[in-house]
Amino acid sequence: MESNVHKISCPDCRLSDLCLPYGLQKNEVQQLATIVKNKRPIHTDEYLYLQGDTCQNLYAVKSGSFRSFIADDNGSEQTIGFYLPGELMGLDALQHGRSTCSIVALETSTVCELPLSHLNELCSQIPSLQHQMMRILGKEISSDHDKIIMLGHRSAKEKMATFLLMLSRRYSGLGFSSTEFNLSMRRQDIANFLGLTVETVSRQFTELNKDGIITVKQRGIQINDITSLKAIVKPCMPDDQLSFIA
Amino acid sequence: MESNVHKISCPDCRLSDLCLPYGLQKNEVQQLATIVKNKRPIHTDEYLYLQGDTCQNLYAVKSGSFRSFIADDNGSEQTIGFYLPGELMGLDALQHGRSTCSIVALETSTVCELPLSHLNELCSQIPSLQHQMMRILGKEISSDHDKIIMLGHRSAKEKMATFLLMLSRRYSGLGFSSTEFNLSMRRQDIANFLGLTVETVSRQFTELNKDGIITVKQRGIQINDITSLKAIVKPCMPDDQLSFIA
DNA sequence: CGCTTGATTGACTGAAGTCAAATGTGGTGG
DNA sequence: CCACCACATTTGACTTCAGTCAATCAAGCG
Repeated sequence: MESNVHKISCPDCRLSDLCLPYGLQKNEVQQLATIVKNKRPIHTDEYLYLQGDTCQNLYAVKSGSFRSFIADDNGSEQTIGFYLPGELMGLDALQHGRSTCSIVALETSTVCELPLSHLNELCSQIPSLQHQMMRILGKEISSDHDKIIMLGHRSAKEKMATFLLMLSRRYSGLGFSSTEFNLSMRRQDIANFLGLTVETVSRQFTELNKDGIITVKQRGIQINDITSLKAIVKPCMPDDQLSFIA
Repeated sequence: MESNVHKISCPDCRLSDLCLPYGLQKNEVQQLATIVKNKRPIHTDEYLYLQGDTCQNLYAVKSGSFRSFIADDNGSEQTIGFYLPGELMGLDALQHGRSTCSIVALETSTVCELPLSHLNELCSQIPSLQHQMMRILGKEISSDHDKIIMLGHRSAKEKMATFLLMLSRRYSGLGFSSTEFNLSMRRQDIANFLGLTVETVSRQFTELNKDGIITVKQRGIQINDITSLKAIVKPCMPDDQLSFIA
């Protein structure tokens, strides 16, 4: 069953309410489904696309997770975000049709491919689809703003707490536990994303663990005291701004 | 003449190639112009809109400059970006029709107001306008990514150099000098934007001045050695990624 | 099993933050 | 016109949080 997840089409997809079809009529979803291409699974450390590639598609995460990052001349990277099921990748290429970042699978994952040309046509015909596209783009932008806030003026501890709360919220939105989940990314990825070093991330995990706020076992995270976690962030960020990490 | 800048309509606007009308046919620009409302000038420290306001418009900067920022519970702020003529404000509100940040004028400025409802209609009718909207949204997203990179792993000196090069490039794009310009923002705004303190910004200005790379006189900046400035950034960012600060 | 890669821990360093004071600038009103 | 004030900016002295370097520990895998 799970192994055939990449063959499921929009009208039957359990993610449809989190994804492009949100707010569309049944027949409109079917129209959308006709332009969606299901792709073969992408395995851990495989790339969806590379920085600089021409990219005439959007990709929706169907299962698994991805990391997007931008590399510079020297090969040093900055992780821009993590993508969970239902989220759209490739929005950065809307500007010139060339991707500005690379996207790599953190685990075996599946995606839906949406050719931009067809999608644009369909947007002209279906106002609510155009509306949903705008909503998604607006969400991407405000989620990027939240990342800017996080990177701007936060201590290592605040960044870590924020990061964990984001994941918690997003997993919960997907119907998973908000207090117990497995990280699909390495410590290095978290560090890079938060603008910290691996050592600092590790130390913060250890501290939060010692304080009993979370229990860390490898990639496994259990949040024992979500109130304390929020309190770490609280002084600097209202609850409803914890909506990011895309 | 300059005092009437807010009455000029799209077909006559010298910014049209940097703004929404880019790539449109003459008659299409005229159509666009019919939905644009010219607003009265906005003075220094006046707000265009406040975080949380319902916002059913986009705003294009016609003259002057703006600062956008997000405030949290405690009243502490994070500056998200600066807007110069030709740039679109209000994209963050596309998600829920509510602005996620506040926008304040850094000097006496004028804007064009574009009602989203009319704009969306027009996009359905004019494919190249829809295309241009997507380009602008893609640019906003990749510019936000550049900010994330800047905040993520850069030293104070690198951030300052990056900041100056951005401004230089953007002023140059507007037809102004790329080596001599006046900052419309205070040191505090720069510091907040870069995730630094005022003191650090001031010290960096002093150092760059001592080294002869720039000449600073209050808000007046003169870049004497753009190569050195680029060299400060270079080790971490390719030249073509210096396109941000929106 | 060893090997490789990832994660943790410890000791030390340094860049940027904090606190405090001085200096400069522009605006206001007597 | 000048004295005064509020605010922005600069400068200095000190502190601290996170980075660096290095060693150790743990886990997955052929």
